Amino acid sequence: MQVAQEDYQGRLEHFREACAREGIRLSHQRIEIFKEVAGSIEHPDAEEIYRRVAMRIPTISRDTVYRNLREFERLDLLRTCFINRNRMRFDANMRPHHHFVCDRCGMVRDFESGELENLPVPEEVDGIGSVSSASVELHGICRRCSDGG
Amino acid sequence: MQVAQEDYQGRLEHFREACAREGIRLSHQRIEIFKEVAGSIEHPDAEEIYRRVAMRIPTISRDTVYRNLREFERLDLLRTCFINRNRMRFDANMRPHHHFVCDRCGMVRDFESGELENLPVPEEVDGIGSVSSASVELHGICRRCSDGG
DNA sequence: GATATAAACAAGAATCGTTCTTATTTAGTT
DNA sequence: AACTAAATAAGAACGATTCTTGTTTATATC
Repeated sequence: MQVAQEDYQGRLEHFREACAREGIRLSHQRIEIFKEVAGSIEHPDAEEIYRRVAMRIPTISRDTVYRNLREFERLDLLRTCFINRNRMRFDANMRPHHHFVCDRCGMVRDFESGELENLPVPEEVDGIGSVSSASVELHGICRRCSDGG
Repeated sequence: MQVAQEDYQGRLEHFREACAREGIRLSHQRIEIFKEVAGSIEHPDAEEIYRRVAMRIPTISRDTVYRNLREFERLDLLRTCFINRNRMRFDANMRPHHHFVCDRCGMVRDFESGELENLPVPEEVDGIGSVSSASVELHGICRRCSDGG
């Protein structure tokens, strides 16, 4: 657990509220899974969460972990990163560029921007590592989706 | 094919140079696969590339498509987008933030930045769609990896 | 142009992350 | 304490990707 205590407590409280509001039961498994994500700054994957929870609940199944993580995302209690739209995509545009991703249909488009070329990297990042490249990912709804309904 | 003719031709030339330099054979399949990626602005996935190439080479196998796409990436002829580190990752930090990704060990860290809060979105993007959120992904080498060797 | 051979290929099996199915257990209510 | 819909465990199923095997082919050499 490396998340600041106050943030961690806030997340747990938020979690309990959301479950109460939606009539979702506070099962032992569900609580432990949420605590594991809420207490980590490491963006763990499902397998890692499974392993950590299994130390406390040895009979837990992977499906329970996956099912709850999906549910937490639906409740806006966490986000999945790296829009793992489960398929790799390929781009032969090797000029520096950024991406627009349509949240409805998954369409991706490149765009270039001089202004976004040299992003101001905060000092905080120096403590994390040395940066070699930066890219911006815009999310929204593409023309076709918003026109078509 | 929606890529500007000059870009397309440049990519093909670059491809031939790279293959010659590395002693990689110009098989019919390899050429058609590269043309398919080089001519598209749609960041197609492997299945889409497979389907399009199969219209011209009906006996082509998926493996050939995957193998060549990997090879093209190694040769810096294309990039795979969405760092599909093949596992989903979860993050309970719901405040607006950005990500640092270590290219060596895959570590991910959040960081916040007032300066990056309102990124200047180029007008060009208006033609693509309406933006609802923006995030920055920094790539580099994390402290631990650069310290440890 | 024919021959040799390492590279590339097709086909399908294997793998791995994730989701689904089914029978069992349990949280929260009565 | 009993009830019931929700949640679970176990493992089968699925889908994207990679690996294995035996066959074909691009290129070098004659």
